[in-house]
Amino acid sequence: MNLKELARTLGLSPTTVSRALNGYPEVSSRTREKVQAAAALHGYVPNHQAQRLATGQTKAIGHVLSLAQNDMINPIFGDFIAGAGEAYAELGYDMVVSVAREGNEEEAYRTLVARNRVDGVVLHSPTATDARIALLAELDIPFVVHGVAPGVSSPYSWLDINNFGAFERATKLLIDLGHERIALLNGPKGMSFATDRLAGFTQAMNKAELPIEPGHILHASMTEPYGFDSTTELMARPDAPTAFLSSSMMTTIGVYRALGQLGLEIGRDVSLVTHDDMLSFLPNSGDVPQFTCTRSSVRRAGHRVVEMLISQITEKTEIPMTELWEADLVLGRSTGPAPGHRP
Amino acid sequence: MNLKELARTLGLSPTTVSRALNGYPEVSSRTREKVQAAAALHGYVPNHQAQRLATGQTKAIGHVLSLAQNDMINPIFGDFIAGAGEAYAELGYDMVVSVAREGNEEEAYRTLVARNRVDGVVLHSPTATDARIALLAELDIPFVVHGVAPGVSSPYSWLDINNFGAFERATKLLIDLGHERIALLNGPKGMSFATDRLAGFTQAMNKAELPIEPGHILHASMTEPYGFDSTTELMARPDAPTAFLSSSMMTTIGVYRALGQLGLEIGRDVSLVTHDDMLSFLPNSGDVPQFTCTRSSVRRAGHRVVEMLISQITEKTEIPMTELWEADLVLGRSTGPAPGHRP
DNA sequence: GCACTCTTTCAAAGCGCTTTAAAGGGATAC
DNA sequence: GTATCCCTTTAAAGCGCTTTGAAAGAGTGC
Repeated sequence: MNLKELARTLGLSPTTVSRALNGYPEVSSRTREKVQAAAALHGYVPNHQAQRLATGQTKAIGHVLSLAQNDMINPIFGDFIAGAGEAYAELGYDMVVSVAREGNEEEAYRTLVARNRVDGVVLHSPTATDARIALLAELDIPFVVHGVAPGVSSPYSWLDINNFGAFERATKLLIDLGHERIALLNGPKGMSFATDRLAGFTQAMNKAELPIEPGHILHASMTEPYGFDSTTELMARPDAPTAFLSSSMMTTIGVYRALGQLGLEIGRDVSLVTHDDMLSFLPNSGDVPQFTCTRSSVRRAGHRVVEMLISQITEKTEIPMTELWEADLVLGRSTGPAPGHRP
Repeated sequence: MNLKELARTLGLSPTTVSRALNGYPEVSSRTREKVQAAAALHGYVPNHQAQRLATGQTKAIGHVLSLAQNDMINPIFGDFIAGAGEAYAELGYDMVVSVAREGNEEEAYRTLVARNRVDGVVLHSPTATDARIALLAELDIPFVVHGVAPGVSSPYSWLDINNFGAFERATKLLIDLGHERIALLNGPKGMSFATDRLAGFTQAMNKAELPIEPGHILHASMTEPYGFDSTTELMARPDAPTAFLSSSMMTTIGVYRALGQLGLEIGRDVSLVTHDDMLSFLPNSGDVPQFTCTRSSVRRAGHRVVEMLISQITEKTEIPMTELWEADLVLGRSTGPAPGHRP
């Protein structure tokens, strides 16, 4: 059943039927009701392609999942997408996901835009000077970045958590507990969130006039073995840290595993603060969570990023929107006074 | 630049230009080359919507990500999508992802199909008698299921790993090592993979004439705390198991954590075999992996499922395709003879 | 009853492409 | 020179919807 047939059935013109269904005002409410009833009765659903061609809007948003860093797929992707998907469902948009190999990303964005497949784009995991931002600006397509790229001077829309503040506070918490040798298991070098976290950490250490041991600062993709291996290694050093800051729950589990293997009790022998993206398959909840953490829901972020992007598209505003979310600092069972420290 | 303009520029008709670009034979090679050169020069890219409307094909495949089981997002989603995305990129298709809340799934599929949004659908995580299979058959749209639904009698296309065989072999391995009390930390009840794994486990136990302790068989979403909590609980029982079978790396990490906390050495005091989907952020690799496992790449599965689906669409074949992959059984460092057992 | 305004409906054009049916143009054969 | 055939190109009709501009109908005031 298409529009023409439905119109004929009703003895109306396609124009009127189209308007009735799309909520245009220049149609009487009696007619509108009749049309809606008939559409429901015959199970009429407008053809998506035709609508898109006629309106010139795709009602779709693109996400490019890039397999850049050694083929690792970011585990937050699933939860981010879930949040985004909810927003899409609410707002009547489609989500088009493409996968690009490293180096192919520009190509992926270009064709997405040139072929008119999407009305906007969500950008993930920016680096400090991410070239994709300039590209999207040049392509003149609305986009929102999940994360901020401090090295990009032109304005653009983004949503991020306050990585600097979160890690500064987390570090300060550990310092207040008497820890002086703190290891930072950071995300991959270049990622702007990792840069910010390191800066927050550094600031807190500097303020407390504590030296930073370069060997205590590591960068890598946030896998479980990364946490395990680097903890094992760090704890074998003569200047082993008494506390750890971990950039993700995934890595944290590895830290936990390593400390367990070494027979160390977490929260007593060694303290640990992790960032918790609230991934559904890695819960760290309860009144007193297992791990003390800086916490922010990546799923909520996905939802919000999409809302921002779509409001930009529908309102055709050129003014960039930015949101900086504070992460909660939640005390769990993985932090305690430094060994030998008298509070 | 659109087709008409390009045609005018070249002094040709839109028909010829269209044919030249789409590789139709009834165009001279001289003309074709000229057209291709001009298209490249002017950066002409056909409008996606128009192409789709004219051909009636969407060149898009739908994935419905369902948030059914207590809002948990399956961590394999990211890797599956990555594999699928590679195939889409190779074959020139788009991937449309929609998120459906529990109960809304039927609706999600119906509109996806009715609006002519996609040419086919990939179905994830079927239950034994999954109703979505009948729905998609009724909607008469090509689909491939990732996983098999043993309770559905009508034929359909699927790709699955041999969950039964994998867990039978894994159980047998443990039995051969002298283990008699084996716990199975299975996936959620109802999921067909979980049913198959239980059946494989049961068969191996029965063949060895070993009793199955009902309390040793657990079902839940495969989170890390699930592994941790159930292991802690099981190990406190008087009939504590000497070996564990775990359905996912995520849960396995929790088991590992619990055993570490109890001061038990894995591979000596307690053995553990896990299923390993080869998720990129949960590697279990190396010559001798950390964990003995049944292994199959979910990413490769994603790639293959898409190939199957698209070949079905393009070849218009009604004959269902099915593939049952054997999982590798890889010996790692988490298995050893049962305590007190003399081989 | 007429002129005028509003409201409601419609015919037709257009979105940018594909594809069918037909025409044009050489080349070959007689 | 004309007829025949094949190769190449084209005009025009869709695909199913939206939207513009115009017409028809329904009220109002005089």
